[in-house]
Amino acid sequence: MEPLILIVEDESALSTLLRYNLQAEGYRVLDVDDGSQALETIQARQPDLVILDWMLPGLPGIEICRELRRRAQTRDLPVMMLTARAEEADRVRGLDIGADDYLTKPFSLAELKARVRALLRRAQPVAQKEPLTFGDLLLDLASRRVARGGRPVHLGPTEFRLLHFLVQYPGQVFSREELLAAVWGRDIHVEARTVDVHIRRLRAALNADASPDMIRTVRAAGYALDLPGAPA
Amino acid sequence: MEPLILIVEDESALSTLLRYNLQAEGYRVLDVDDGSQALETIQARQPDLVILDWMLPGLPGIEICRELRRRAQTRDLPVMMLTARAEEADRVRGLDIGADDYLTKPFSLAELKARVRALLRRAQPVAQKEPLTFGDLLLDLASRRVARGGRPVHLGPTEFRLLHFLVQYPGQVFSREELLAAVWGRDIHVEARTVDVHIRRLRAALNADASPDMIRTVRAAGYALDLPGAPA
DNA sequence: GGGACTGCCATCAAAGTTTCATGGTCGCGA
DNA sequence: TCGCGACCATGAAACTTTGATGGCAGTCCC
Repeated sequence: MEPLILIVEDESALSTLLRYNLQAEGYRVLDVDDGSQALETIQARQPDLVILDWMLPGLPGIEICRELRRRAQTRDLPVMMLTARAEEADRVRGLDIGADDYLTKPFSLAELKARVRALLRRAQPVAQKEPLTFGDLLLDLASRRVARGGRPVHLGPTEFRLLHFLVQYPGQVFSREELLAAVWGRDIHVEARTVDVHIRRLRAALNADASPDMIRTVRAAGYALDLPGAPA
Repeated sequence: MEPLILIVEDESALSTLLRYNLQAEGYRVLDVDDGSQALETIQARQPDLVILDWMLPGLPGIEICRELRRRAQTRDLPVMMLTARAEEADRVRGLDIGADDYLTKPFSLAELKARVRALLRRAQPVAQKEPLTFGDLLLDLASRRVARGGRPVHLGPTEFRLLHFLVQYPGQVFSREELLAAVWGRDIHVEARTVDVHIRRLRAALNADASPDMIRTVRAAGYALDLPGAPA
């Protein structure tokens, strides 16, 4: 599902321009031109990002932002403020109220789009095209390939998902149950001990060339992926 | 603990200005003036935010940013790019590489500070479970690690739970029965004397490097965890 | 049908836990 | 101040729990 962006802007020319450009980027777009509608719309539609004009009929943008930050459901909703007010004090105020970014009109559309991408990227760590690295480990989601210290490593699908999950939370210990839920799926009936077996296979594959073991067993607790060199 | 900010900037005048201003805001600040040092420093010190100049001797800022995004450990580290290049294409590129914000020189210090606050605010929830500290003791629930004075300490599961419990109520004395109930479980039948043995092992592990004993024996009452240096 | 992969089990080894016997220490009253 | 009893520390031994390993059967797919 493409991210949904809400534009809160009363100048219809600008609103249209934004809508058009953002839709061209593949986003779903909603717009409202009145501050007091904004909060309702946000509650009803739960957008992934809000672009908020400072000056609005109804409720001023800054008040909307403040309100969004007050509500638990929207505390983490990325907000980009848009304004004609170039004064520094306003920008500072906008950012401190809880806006995540602040653009002054006139702005470049390309920059706005890039900033939108940056905000969405941070808000929802989505599919990453770039290969991940962790220590001397390289994990390429796109081609589903893994290498350690330059040498390719062959993993079965389950081991790959297991490693992928662990790489996302370096050093953290997960119980077998947590791993089953995260890697196998929440409602799959698999013996907890089976995790051991896959950990063993993963270890065997990763340490094929006698590299130090990256997987730490924590007795009575679970497993963690560590940087080689970390204390046992 | 105040957030740690790393400044990667080769113009020493600007670097000093930033350092001074950020420290005045209460942040801890590190700086390096060379791109190739930046990655090492980040790995070693794990800052909460990086301010990165685009043009650097050594490695260009944009390459550092790209590298940070590839490593699992720094994927979520907020990055603010700083540059003299006002061209739109550069901003877009910087943001798309993974920078979270982008400021063009000259910029207002107040705005920079506001943007730093905005980035740190958003990154906060990422740092989920803070490790507990008590004196020179460090107890990290997530990675299930314990260290004393920087040296790792190995504990068995029971000692870990015991220490975890004691750390939560510093200085308080608990009877063996209370400890059994809290650490072992309310309906476990274990000799009260067994607590002694675990206390002994915990002491041995914590004082391995001849550190002062943190566990106080209270005759006829039980045990307590004290700050070393507290009166017996 | 062969190869790759998965899940399960039995077994062994290692790590950790509990208990016990013994000796040391402390506080207190004679 | 001495002696006593209560209390705690310690080492070792028996026992339990937990993880690693190798093997194997069932599936899926080419």
